[in-house]
Amino acid sequence: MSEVKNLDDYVVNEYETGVIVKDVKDFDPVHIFDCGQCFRWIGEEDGSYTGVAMGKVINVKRDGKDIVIDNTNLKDFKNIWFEYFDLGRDYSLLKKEFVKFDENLKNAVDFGWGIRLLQQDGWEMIISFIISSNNRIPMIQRAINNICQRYGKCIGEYRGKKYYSFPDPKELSVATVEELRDCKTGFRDKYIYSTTKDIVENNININDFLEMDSETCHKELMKFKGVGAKVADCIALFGMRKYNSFPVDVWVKRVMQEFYNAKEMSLPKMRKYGMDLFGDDAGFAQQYLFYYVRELEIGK
DNA sequence: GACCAGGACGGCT
DNA sequence: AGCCGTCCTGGT
Repeated sequence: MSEVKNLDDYVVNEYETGVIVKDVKDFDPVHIFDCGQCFRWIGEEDGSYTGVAMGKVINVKRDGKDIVIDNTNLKDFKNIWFEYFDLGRDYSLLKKEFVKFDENLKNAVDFGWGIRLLQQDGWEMIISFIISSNNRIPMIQRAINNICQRYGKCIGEYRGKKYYSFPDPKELSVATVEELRDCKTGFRDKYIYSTTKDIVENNININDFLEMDSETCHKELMKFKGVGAKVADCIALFGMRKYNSFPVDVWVKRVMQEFYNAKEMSLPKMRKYGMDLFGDDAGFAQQYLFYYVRELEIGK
């Protein structure tokens, strides 16, 4: 069994409006879209999820062992969605290691067995996670929606609803602080304004962050207004492929206190402790643990 | 109306 | 370097 999966390892059948990917392991839309890594995926009545990513609107559901992606085609699956859904990674192997690691991680993996880390757009993660600071998920989703409707492009209709792309830095740079406040971003309005301006005026290339090592990336991200240690870790993990990142939010703090003997530890120490404990795969461990304790409200 | 949830910042030591 | 008051919004 190989460690990395290739495009040809999957059987993909195209139908009129989408594709069916046969026999996909370790993939559950509920776990993926509800584990805190993304904000633009909405659950539909039929249990499927519709969302906007990479400037396209698609609908995703699990049908037994298969994954059905609607409103797309084989070409986009190969060029975009294979990577976006991290289908090149063997999560079974990863999970096997975690199950052996300890009882906590085993329970977390058993619970969130279908989690995958989406390979999302770095710029979108920067703005999204600035908005996430000291904020709750429904509010974050609403603010991002407002921003997309006002500054993004209409990319079409799906099931009778219009969808908008996430604005690029240039598109968002026309927004004033007051307009951003109107989008319900709260006190983060000035951070979004400043960071967008910073990126546009200094010609910062977001792709450069992908090339950096993890520590440099984290340090550079923290130079943006509104980006502290936790937000930088989320951007690095979800948007910059820095898989040893260990974002410590209130829930992860509770896990570390409850399960990992870190009762009196400060947040910076906890971050380093998590990275040392879980090593190169700290980001994956963080996701399983986060989803597990948040859903079960452990340590609250 | 008081209180709570949720991180970054800036001023203080 | 570390601690703490403040920031906005919506829900209880």
